[in-house]
Amino acid sequence: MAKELTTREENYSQWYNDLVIKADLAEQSAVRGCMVIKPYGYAIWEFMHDALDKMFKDTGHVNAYFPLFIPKSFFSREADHVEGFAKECAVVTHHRLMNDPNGNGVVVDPSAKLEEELIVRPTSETIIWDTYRNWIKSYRDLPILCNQWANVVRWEMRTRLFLRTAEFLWQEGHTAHATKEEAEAEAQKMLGVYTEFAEKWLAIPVYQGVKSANERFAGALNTYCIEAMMQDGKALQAGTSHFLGQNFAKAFDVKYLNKENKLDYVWATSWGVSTRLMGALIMSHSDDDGLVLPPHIAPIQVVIVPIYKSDDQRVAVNARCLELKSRLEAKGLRVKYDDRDTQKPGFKFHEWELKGVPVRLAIGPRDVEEGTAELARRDTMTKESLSIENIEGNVADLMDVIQKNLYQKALDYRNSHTYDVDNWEDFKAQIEKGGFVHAFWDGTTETELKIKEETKATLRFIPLDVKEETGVDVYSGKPAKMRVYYAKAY
RNA sequence: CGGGAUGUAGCGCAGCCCGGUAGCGCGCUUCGUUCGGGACGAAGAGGCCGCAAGUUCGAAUCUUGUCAUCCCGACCA
Repeated sequence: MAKELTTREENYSQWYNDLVIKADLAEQSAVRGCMVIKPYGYAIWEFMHDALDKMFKDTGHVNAYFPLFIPKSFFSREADHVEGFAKECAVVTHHRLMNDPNGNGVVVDPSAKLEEELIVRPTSETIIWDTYRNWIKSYRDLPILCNQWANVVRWEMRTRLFLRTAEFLWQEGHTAHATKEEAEAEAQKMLGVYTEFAEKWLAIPVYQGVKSANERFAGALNTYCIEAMMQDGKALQAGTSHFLGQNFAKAFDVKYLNKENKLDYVWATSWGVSTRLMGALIMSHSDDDGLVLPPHIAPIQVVIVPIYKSDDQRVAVNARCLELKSRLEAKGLRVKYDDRDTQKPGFKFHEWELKGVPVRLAIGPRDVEEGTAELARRDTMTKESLSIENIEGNVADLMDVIQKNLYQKALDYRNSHTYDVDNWEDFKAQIEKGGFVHAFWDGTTETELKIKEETKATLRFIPLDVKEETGVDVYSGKPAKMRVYYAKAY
């Protein structure tokens, strides 16, 4: 039988699509630009959700929920914000259908036109700040540290499973603070949370940075980001945290009385990560045999495949498999016992490899006799026979080994695809080959845009811990004070 | 929204140039043999060829329109 996947060399886009669909994570929906997240894919998202939710709560945040529909007028309050989102909004104009008088099915009832159109949220800053106005009167009401788990809609021209769908799932944190310093600290703290999550849970190494003015979130004074490198040499923005200053407080008139009994505008942040992280996860670790999942986030960490010919063998192998399953589960491992009688072992091996299960145990009559099991690692694709004595302890330890190995592999890849470049020729050549290019920037939007125009590369970020250096801009030749990171991006 | 391509069985495709009423591989069903890396044989089920109009005795095939999808741009988490 032919290989399931297109190879990465043939066409990375197609490979990625194949991977998402064949590994049973998601599929294209009948609705333009949307996707159906299938149970296996959703299980991964649930692990992400739960881990992040706990981290948010540990940092003092609470969950709330705000409406899906936002009155159109809310968008005109913050000029930059509407500028940033106007082109990609879904708009509700009517509230009723009727039978077509000409008998052509159902049509929109023209008499049910809304007085004011409703926008399906592309993000919730506006409706949340309209609500916060009523919640905040005094410095005693601050800070407000709310998060929302929700779906949002952005009517993108071109979509791609997980990375850019018309509708996507995310969390958006929206906080309100009495001081600028506190808000700035909050935005940076949440960037730290995202960094830890990406690196510890998803095993994706990320750079922390600040966006240039040009790439900043619509309405923000500062946008912090984490950026990852995919296996095709393109960068992916994996999460953002915005310092919004007093822009939204001013737009929605959110003032509080401070300790000096003076009215002041509230300081704000917002931060979010989305199902795009699924895309990052898939593209960071997977290979031509399919998905590779880090153990911390894998819905199934160990799959047990029984091997037998006769009925006697089946009974004996089954008993051993069930025993191992419960021992592994007692160690807190997520185990799947694939006892389907309808597929052969070889088929199952390939199927679970395609789905990225970190460890497979195969148990046959020989193993039952000798007290062994065949253990196969997804990350290295190696197999070994080992004793079932304390196998649960060994497998549990192996989870950490695999988690670290995947992180290290991704880190090595990222580092070996990050280049210091000092002249324009090298810059162009390197960008063409992919990876991050670390080069001097004169600090102007003009240069940034010219570079984008000529190479398609965008200024991904200014490193959070950027050090002052003296040099000349790689493009303009003007004096520059720091190096920044450029890349082609998703 | 610009440029390119494609819509034929659940999936992947051939057939179209040169019109004659649809085929291959995988998958699916049944039976038998198999089972330590994607099994094999036999017999089956499944499609108004994206949609609409036109040309024709006759259209998957030719013409026009339309819709959808994918890829490359522009836009974006």
